[in-house]
Order: sequence, then C-alpha cells, then structure tokens
Amino acid sequence: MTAQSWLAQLKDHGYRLTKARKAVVETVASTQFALSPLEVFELAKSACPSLGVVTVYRTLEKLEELGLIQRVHQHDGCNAYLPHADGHQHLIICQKCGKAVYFEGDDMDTFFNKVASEHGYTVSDHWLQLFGICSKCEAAVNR
Amino acid sequence: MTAQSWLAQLKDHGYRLTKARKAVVETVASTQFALSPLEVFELAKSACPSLGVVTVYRTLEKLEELGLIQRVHQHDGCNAYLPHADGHQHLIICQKCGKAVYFEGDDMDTFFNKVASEHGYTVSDHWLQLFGICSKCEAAVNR
DNA sequence: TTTATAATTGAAAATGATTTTCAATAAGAG
DNA sequence: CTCTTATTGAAAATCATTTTCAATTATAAA
Repeated sequence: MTAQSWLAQLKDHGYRLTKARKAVVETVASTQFALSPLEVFELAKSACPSLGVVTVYRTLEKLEELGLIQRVHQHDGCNAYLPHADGHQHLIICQKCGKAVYFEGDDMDTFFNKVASEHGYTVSDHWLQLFGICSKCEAAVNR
Repeated sequence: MTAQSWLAQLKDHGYRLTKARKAVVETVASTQFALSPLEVFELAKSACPSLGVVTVYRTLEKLEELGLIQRVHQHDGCNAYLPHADGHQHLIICQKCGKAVYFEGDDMDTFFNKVASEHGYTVSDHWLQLFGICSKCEAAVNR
C-alpha cells in the first residue's frame, strides 16, 4: 500500500517506474528499521538481482526530495533512512538494531520558541530523538 | 582558562603538550561556533603554521574521547564540533553561521522514559536540538 | 644540562562512502 | 511497434577521513 502510493508519487513527478526503483521503494516503504544505502541494496537485490548500488543512492535521493523518507542521525553514523513521519513527530531508535518508532510530542513548541527567543534565535525546526534498546534486543542480550 | 584546563587534562592522560595540540585546543576550547575539522585547521594555523590537517583530526578525536568536545549534527552535515555542554543540556544552533547556545531542559526525562517504555524501549540517551537563525544573521539578511 | 626513548608530527598513500561519467538499455508516449 | 529520452550499472572520479612511515620533538631519567 505505502509502496504503491510512493510509486504513484514518483510517477506524478515525471519519474519512470522501473524494476530497480520498485525494488528500492518496496524495501524502504515498509521498513521499521533505519537502513543504510548498502543495507537497502542488499535487501532490494532479491527483487531486482541486476540492481546496482548507484541506483539505490539515486532513488533514495528522490524519495528524500519528495519527503517520503528522512535521514536518521545516530551516534555511530548519519547514513540511514526511515519512512518519513506523518506530520511532525519525534523518534525513538534502538541502538542495536535500528528499530524506530515515532511518537507525538505534546506541544513543546511554545517552550522551544520561548527558550530560543531568550537567546535571540528564531527557531525554524527541531530534532528530538531518544536512543535506547528495544525489547527484542534487550531480551537477546540476556540470553 | 578553559584551554589551560583542557591541556592539563590531556597531560593527565599521558598525552604530550605540543605546539600543534595547543593551537587546536586554543581554537576549539573558546569557540561559540560549531567548527568542522577544516575550519579548525584554518583557524589554528595562525598559532602553528606548520600544522597539518591530520593532527587536527587526531587531536579532535582525543578531545572527544575526554568528553571535552562533542560532535554536532546538522541538516547539512555531521562533521562539526563544539565544546561539550556542562551536565546534560540541549542545543540551539544557527543554520547560517553555526553559532550555538546550550539551554537547560526542565526535566523532560520523566516524559521521555514514559513514552519509551510504552513502546518497549529502555532509553539511555537523547538529543534535543533547535535549529534557527541567530540575531546577527537575521540582521545581516535584512540589510 | 644532556641523553635516550617513545610519542607525535606532517606528507603521501590508502581507504570508504558517495557522486559523476558514459555507453547501453528500457519505459512509456504516440 | 517505434521513437525519444530517462534510467541503468560499471568504472572512474571525488571527497572526507584514516593509515603508514620516516623524521622530529617532548619529556623522563641520567
């Protein structure tokens, strides 16, 4: 479903629907995990064996332009992607496996704007991310 | 003052105090701006003309290990550094010039832990960053 | 102060991720 | 089905960062 609507959006913007793009979109649209270009490449190859890494990079770039995915910044690197949040949400991410969940932040915006203006800044955007371990990884460690 | 104490900490950890290191430390310890390794290199060269970029990278690495600086993640890249916050604080950063200010977040931790546990995560850390334009850059645009 | 030793240096080479180039291929409008 | 043009993957190029290495230098010991 999501993959379908993403492909439709690509088409609407004049991009052609190729086997390679479909494979990348299907991989990324449904994932719960922050995936690096190389991880996308490995996963998408099963649907399109001729796929090249270059195409993965190019497709991710387009999906980011269309606001369908977003780059995730972590302590150990900033080259992973997730489907974009609906509206403005915040992120919890597992530092072991990259599993991510969005959550609503009760309007912190008023607080942010107040703090910022006290320091002479006009805020245009913010990031709030929680880092931790998901239940699955927690369980795995204890075995 | 800060530069002095940073140098003392380097010494305490068995590192030698060289001209190159002093130049890097003096550049980074007092800055209000998020600086990339290359920016540090350019600035520190005046105090140590023989300085090489490699030494900048190596010194930044040590300062990060000692918790004296921290990497700053921005929309346009993740290779800038700032003096580390005292205790746990949050960041407002100017997207034009990189000028940064830390602020105290009234204990949001309880909220964060609640949200995380609802999703089965154990939170170990968080990032909160506000992006905006500082008053100086704002003024510059309007000229 | 001098000496000896081991850490540190900067230049150049190596790496790794990402981007560009380019000729061959394939989507999709007509 | 045909034609045009976007898209492809491989190889080369690029960019930031890291490693290698011989020369240098900080500092502990004599």
